[in-house]
Amino acid sequence: MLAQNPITAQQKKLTSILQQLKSDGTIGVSVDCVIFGFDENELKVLLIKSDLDKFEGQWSLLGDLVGNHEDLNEAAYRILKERTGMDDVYLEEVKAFGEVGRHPAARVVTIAYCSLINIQHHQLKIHDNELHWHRLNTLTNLAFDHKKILTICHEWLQKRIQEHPLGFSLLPKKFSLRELQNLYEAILHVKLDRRNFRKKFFTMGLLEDTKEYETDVPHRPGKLYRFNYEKYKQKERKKWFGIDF
Amino acid sequence: MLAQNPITAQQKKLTSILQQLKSDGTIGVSVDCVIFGFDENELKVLLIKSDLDKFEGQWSLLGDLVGNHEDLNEAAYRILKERTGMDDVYLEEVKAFGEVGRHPAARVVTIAYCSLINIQHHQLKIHDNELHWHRLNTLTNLAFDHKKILTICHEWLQKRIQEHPLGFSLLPKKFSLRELQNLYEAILHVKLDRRNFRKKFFTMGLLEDTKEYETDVPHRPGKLYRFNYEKYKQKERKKWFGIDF
DNA sequence: GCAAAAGTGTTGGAAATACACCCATGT
DNA sequence: ACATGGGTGTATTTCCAACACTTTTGC
Repeated sequence: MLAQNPITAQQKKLTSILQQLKSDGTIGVSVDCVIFGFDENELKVLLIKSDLDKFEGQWSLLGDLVGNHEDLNEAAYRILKERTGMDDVYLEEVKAFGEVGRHPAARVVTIAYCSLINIQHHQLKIHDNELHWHRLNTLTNLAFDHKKILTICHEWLQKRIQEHPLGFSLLPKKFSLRELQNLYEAILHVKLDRRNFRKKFFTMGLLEDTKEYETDVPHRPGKLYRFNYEKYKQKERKKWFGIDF
Repeated sequence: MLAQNPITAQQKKLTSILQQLKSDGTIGVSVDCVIFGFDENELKVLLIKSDLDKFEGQWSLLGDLVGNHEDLNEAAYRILKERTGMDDVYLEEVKAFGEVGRHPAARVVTIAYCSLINIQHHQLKIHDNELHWHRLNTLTNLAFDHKKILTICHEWLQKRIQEHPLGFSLLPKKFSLRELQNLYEAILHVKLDRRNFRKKFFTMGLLEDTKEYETDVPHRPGKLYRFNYEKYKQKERKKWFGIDF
């Protein structure tokens, strides 16, 4: 047998803290990360085997209790770092979930975070733990209320990605327009017109031509682009007003 | 002297709970309500005199710790009910605030809610407490991080009101188009073209003509309309896709 | 030379904007 | 009669949606 896995040790500690909470009658605060990745033209989510008996065999989001001297954001970053080894990821708070019965062991309010990472860059760390990338469609029921959290984070992402340049976090630094379009189609679950899609991004003027091309593709290689964050930040925000519901 | 105010009693209890939390080293969970009203063509926010010595003389949002057997939403509704007497208000979660130092007495994570109420309907209850409606512009610094929470809720509202029919919660059931436009102008802080504004709302087809007119106005009275929630709910949602950032 | 995807423009319709005059009411 | 805001229509522009053929590369 291997030496005890650090994650397992951590889970034992967690259980004892939850018991403590329960007997105190106080409320625990946790953070759960919905970690999205994009691979094989599909949106994937990173899940871990649940360690609670009650949810044996089910998958759950990556989460942990928030430390006493730790901001919520810090806690979310810590979880990502511990589990994936990454610390330069996109991460944003989505919503709090606090129903009374949502955690079987104690009263726990959780803050859900959405994070986007590039799968290619992080194959390594993941093999260690009981972590796997799952397709969104073929998900059975998850532990806790994690299915609900996942659904809401996905909907949040669908809206968010149309108004902010998050998507690039899921792609390599240099990407083709085809990859970008596949990404949007996968997340929004729609088919988009190729010419209009290109026109849209070109007229935004935020894609930078790298002068490089795809390699190892069995067809004409596409140009590779890079997203220009600097230009985006300096871009004048207008478009105030568009009532519609 | 009057008999002790129930709110004051509650605050004392609160203080003792916070001390308990601090000595435990556990995290408290609270809810804060940003209650918006619309009066004299201005957006107002309902604040209470802070009861902490540290923030003496400053105003704060209406909030309370979440009970152990109480959902977050329930807690928010309870606070509104206790302070304003209302229970049919619009209420929606906006964001969690959990910085380590945000509460001087203990570690408290708060979930901010945005609520919209019609000022005319609730003059009564408010006189009892140390509650006042404040203009948004002329706000000095608030207690805790409440200024930040307020700003974020206002920005959230600006966006939200353009995509969902929340605004009507701030108006009487029957309202003129002028009132509606004033509301949007106040919240968004812009001037809108009257004819285009009307056209927009008429073509949405969700305003119902009540056949009634304004009274007591020193000019030609405007028609009164009612928002048709039924029709809104049945309305086909489309407009999927509009990338722009 | 063939398969597969890259790349590229135009057109018609819908929606947003800008804009000015007459009308109904209270004083 | 006059002051105040209510009510309405049109012309222009801008944005979005639909749509097909040629080019480049690997095999």
